[in-house]
Amino acid sequence: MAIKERKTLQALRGMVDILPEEQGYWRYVREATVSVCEGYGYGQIDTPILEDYSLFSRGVGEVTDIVEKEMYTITDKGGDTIALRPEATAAVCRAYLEHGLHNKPQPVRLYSVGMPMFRYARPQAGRLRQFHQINVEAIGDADATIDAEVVALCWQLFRKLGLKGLSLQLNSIGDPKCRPGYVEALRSYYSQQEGRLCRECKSRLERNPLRLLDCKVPGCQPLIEGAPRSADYLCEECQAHFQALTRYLGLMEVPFTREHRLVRGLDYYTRTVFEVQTSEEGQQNALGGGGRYDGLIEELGGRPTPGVGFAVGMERVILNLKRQGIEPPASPGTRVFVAYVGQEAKAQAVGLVSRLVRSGVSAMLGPAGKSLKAQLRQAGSMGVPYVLILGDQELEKGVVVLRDMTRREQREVGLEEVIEQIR
RNA sequence: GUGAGCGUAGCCUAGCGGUUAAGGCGCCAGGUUGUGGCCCUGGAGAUCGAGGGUUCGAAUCCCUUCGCUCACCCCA
Repeated sequence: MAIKERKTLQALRGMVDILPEEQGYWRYVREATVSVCEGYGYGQIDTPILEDYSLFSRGVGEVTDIVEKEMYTITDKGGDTIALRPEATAAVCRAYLEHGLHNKPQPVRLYSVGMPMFRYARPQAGRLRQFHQINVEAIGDADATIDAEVVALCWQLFRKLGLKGLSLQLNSIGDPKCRPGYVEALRSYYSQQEGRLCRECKSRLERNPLRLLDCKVPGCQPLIEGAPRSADYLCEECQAHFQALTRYLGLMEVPFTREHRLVRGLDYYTRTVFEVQTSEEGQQNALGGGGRYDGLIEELGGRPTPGVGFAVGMERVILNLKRQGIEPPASPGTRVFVAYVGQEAKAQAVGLVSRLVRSGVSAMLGPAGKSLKAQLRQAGSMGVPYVLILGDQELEKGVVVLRDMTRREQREVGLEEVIEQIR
């Protein structure tokens, strides 16, 4: 296998650098997440980027697009098939099992922020091959109060971030007892209309009838309108669970709309599914989504254990923060720029910068071989508020010039007391 | 995987068959001897994504290829 030669090296398709100017948004989102999640009593977890391939094929579902065509799989040097994680839930459940977290008080509330995920798909607005998620999971409690808590937490996160114009869609897709009946109803309904289906829908009818409901082709919309609704096929337990959930959400003042067409792409969902969407143009309007996954832990080899959770796409959140003109708080920046003229001054400046930084004053050294003018120009363009100037004259007197860049004033300060003066 | 649009210096853009590819931002250096933001002057930086073809002549036309973007699929 020949290694492809590139004249200009660049990041892989769908993978981007996050430069310093962008980091404010990331920090803002991370801090909001930590604050909301910790506020709800969730503990942070990080899991490895690589996992055994079978964790995802078993957890996410063998026939999902994610596993079938979007996973980055690798054979390592020992011959094992491993994969870059395409999502977090399966990995968090693996950690729950591996560390015996069922011995802790249930449910175990976990969250993660900024874990990179990988999916091999064509990039577009709001979709990358390496992207980052916020992930929240509550494992070990089947009660609808936990569904409500997780949904409310998710909604609160978006409120905290300051995003407007979002909607919360909610639905129940039943459990292993009642869903087969519903899927069968859908299938027979659509089979009768087969001539009118778009090409995609024809294959969905074979592969995953639930997905028929979120086809975007205009011609298919009337069919969706008339399709059987999951609500009418839920068993008593699922019905009761959903009703309890909606009641709790009402009491928590979380505004949601029941969306009968909402299904989710991953196989492990049971009962509750939800999604937070923007009204913005563009098809990538889901900022986050999740639901209940009562069969997942058992699928991964554990005892039957219920769970609920959701994921939020950080890139999509930041995209919308920008669209809505929400700016993260500015970072303080460097406080002192140390300019110097001459060889001995250079040496002294090196020591001075080090002392400043060690005593908690952020500082940077001027560039070597530049005129004082150039150094000041640089300090000015970088917005550094104070410049210390060190040259032969100052060295002789044992002082340093402290220049206030905003006031355009300067004075001499003894070398020993600079740090105190500038703090 | 499918479809569409686009590829000119670090960034934005002009040029759309004819001599040394133009401008703005940014960067660098000067406007006297150690002092910034405005202004003025100068400079560096582009094999016009790459390869092939048409032509006396191509950044400008054609083909191929790579890359980017957007959309579909799917999803965060």
